[in-house]
Amino acid sequence: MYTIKEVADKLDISEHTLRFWAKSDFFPFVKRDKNNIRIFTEDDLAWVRIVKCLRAVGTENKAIKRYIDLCIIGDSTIPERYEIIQNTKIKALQQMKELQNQLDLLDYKEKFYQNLIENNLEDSWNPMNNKQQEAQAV
Amino acid sequence: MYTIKEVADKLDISEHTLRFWAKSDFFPFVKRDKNNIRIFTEDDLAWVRIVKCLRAVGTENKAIKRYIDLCIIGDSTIPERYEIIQNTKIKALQQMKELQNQLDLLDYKEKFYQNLIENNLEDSWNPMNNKQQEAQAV
DNA sequence: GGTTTACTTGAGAGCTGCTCTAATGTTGTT
DNA sequence: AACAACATTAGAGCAGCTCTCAAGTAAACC
Repeated sequence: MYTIKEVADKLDISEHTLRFWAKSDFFPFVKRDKNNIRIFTEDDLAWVRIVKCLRAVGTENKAIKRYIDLCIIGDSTIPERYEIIQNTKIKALQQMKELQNQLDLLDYKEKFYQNLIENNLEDSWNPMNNKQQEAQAV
Repeated sequence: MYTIKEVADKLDISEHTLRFWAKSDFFPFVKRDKNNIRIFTEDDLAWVRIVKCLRAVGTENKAIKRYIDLCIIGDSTIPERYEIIQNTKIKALQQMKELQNQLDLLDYKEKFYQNLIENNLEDSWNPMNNKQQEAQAV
């Protein structure tokens, strides 16, 4: 049993965001205690993890709400939910690839600056240096 | 030499975003033709790629502007730029890990639904099914 | 028992980073 | 001349937080 702050700490999501998600009806099963305070169970945590996951791969909040509504409807929507998860996975894999590309560029840049520093060179690529610009193989 | 539309197509960034970035002074070296139309050179493309890269790993636009300003200042800022790239790389690697975690969860979910479908089971985890809920090992 | 401290709540303002629309302009084609 | 196809800017609109505030509860201390 967790308060919203404990969930925030445990899952590394800001309290603000959790409240925003709560207001967006992302946690329809979370109960309140007699003082109206949200009490998250372990099952609720799993639910929050899914929401975080969908969000993390760029799923729009409207689409997340749709997924949640499908869960509420029940077993008849399992095929559609399965499809959503599959498509989300595909999206995540594409993001992985894209992130790797960016990492490669950062690697290149890192070595570029390393070389400049070690050899006390100037940044001939920078257009501000009024020199012949060398094409940068990215 | 590319128009903004050609850059948009080539680098898979929307024209709108490119204009927004341009208005944010992210492309200080892009020249205009006699009709005030932006003409991107190959060097400008490399520049846009760096901006896209920084943006893709979540760098705030203010911090991107800072990096650009450092480039404009010149060689004296190379150490600071090197540091920025290094930190950005670290951030990107963390995101890689996080994305892998989300992928693992999606994998788990995919198999979970697969099993439900293949065996015609109900979704006993869903709190809407008023059953004993099985803990979900995530 | 009253006050302080530490939490919670919701409403709503503010911020970032796009995203889109509208008005205007140039160029080239029919 | 009219139209299509592109470019420009200003500025409105939107998603998704992010933060502030006022108000409420509850345990802990004087």
